[in-house]
Amino acid sequence: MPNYDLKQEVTDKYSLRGRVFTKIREDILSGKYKEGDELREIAIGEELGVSRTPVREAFRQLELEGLIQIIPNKGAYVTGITIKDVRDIYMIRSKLEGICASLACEHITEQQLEEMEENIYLAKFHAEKGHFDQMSELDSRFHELLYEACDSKMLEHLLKDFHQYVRRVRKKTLSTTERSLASNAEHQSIMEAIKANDAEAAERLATVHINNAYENMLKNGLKEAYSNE
Amino acid sequence: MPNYDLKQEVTDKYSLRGRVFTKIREDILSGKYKEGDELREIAIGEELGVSRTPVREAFRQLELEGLIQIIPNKGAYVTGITIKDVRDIYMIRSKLEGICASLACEHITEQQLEEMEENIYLAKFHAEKGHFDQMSELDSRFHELLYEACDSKMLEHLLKDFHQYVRRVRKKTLSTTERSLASNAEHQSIMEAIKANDAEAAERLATVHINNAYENMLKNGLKEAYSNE
DNA sequence: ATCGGTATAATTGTATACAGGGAAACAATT
DNA sequence: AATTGTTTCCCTGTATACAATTATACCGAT
Repeated sequence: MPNYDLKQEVTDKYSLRGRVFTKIREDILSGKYKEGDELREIAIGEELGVSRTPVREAFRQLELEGLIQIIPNKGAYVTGITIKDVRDIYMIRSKLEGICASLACEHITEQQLEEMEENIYLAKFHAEKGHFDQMSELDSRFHELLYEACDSKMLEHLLKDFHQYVRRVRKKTLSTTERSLASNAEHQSIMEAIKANDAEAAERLATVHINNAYENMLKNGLKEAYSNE
Repeated sequence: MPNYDLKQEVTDKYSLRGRVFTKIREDILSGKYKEGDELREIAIGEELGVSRTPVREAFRQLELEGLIQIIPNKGAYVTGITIKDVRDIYMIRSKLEGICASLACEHITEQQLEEMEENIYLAKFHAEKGHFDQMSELDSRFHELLYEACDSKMLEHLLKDFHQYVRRVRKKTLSTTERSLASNAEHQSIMEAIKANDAEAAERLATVHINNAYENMLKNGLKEAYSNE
């Protein structure tokens, strides 16, 4: 009795295997599968209504991402994202988003800049109203835009992954009006530096933005996001 | 955390799928498969003497690494590492190896430090003798040691991948006695900063080391490594 | 000759079959 | 009772079979 019958949506643009991968990934990142859990190909296949083949292919990818560990002839075990990993990710991100913002000065397109401005304008509205779900969405989109604007396949790929990894804790971070407004103001500074083609400032501001986000997270929600495990 | 690592790495080398993955990866990184090439599952399977299943699993991993692009129902196309990617990688590495060296100050073990010292001592000998193959090996090992010493799964994983990606061009970089000696001297400075637990210096020196390596590469071998494509 | 359409081939996507390894249960020995 | 050896079963690893999709070749109409 599959809980999720993904099979019926197979005609959509995304492949079955892609859905399986995404689903397991989310289940790990959301905490459904916890560190040390053993994932069985057949069990997960049945749960998702597919055979072992797409599950195995998804496992290989998850292994490469470091979210699970596959021991040959034995099984797949969840590694997950620990609190220490979150710290490392933010440390790495603060540097890389700096580079990214710096590169964006040269490579951002008119269209991307416009969407950024719109994003910030809209986010201010939602932040003031306390619409945290929308804020979270807009925040994600702002960073995605930044990653795309740097015009580096490598950086974009890395930063998008990291952004995914910390999704769960990130949402907690933006759950106060105060931090939402501050975060959005920081976005605006970064955007303005990019618009002014000031690479040095953009780098510095983006680095500080990530550090601030992490600081705020420490005060507010990091432990809690992991407490219910 | 259970200590599965060693066992997995060892067995993985001898597992079919692991070998297939490694082989295709090397064939892309070495330039055998060029950008835009289409990879057919059956053809590669026959070449390696295996069926499509392990090939497909390897493809999924290569896709996640960004080395190939899979268009659903159509085919797998080589993306490879371009000269621009090399630039981005060195830019990223310079920051991340800085963080890594900084963290290593706290987390390096006696044993790792000893191996580093031995590595540097031996490298000096081979550099002076112009044994560039051995130099290349020792250089790789030094950086691997550094990555392991930072005690961050995330950083180690990232840096090891990047190191792999630029293997082909890196070898060119060390092909002069002058640069080999300079590089080894930089290694020594980094090691000494770590030994002295001077995180700030370690970070700065490691960053500079990567920047120097890239500068040297620009003068000496980057274009050439790509010219025969 | 060129365009469009249909049939056919080739390739990918998924499911299943089969072989082998490892763990757990049980038996046997001490 | 503890330990070792054996059996059995389950799960993974790989190959193959089948389905779906895309590319190709051929044909007729214009």
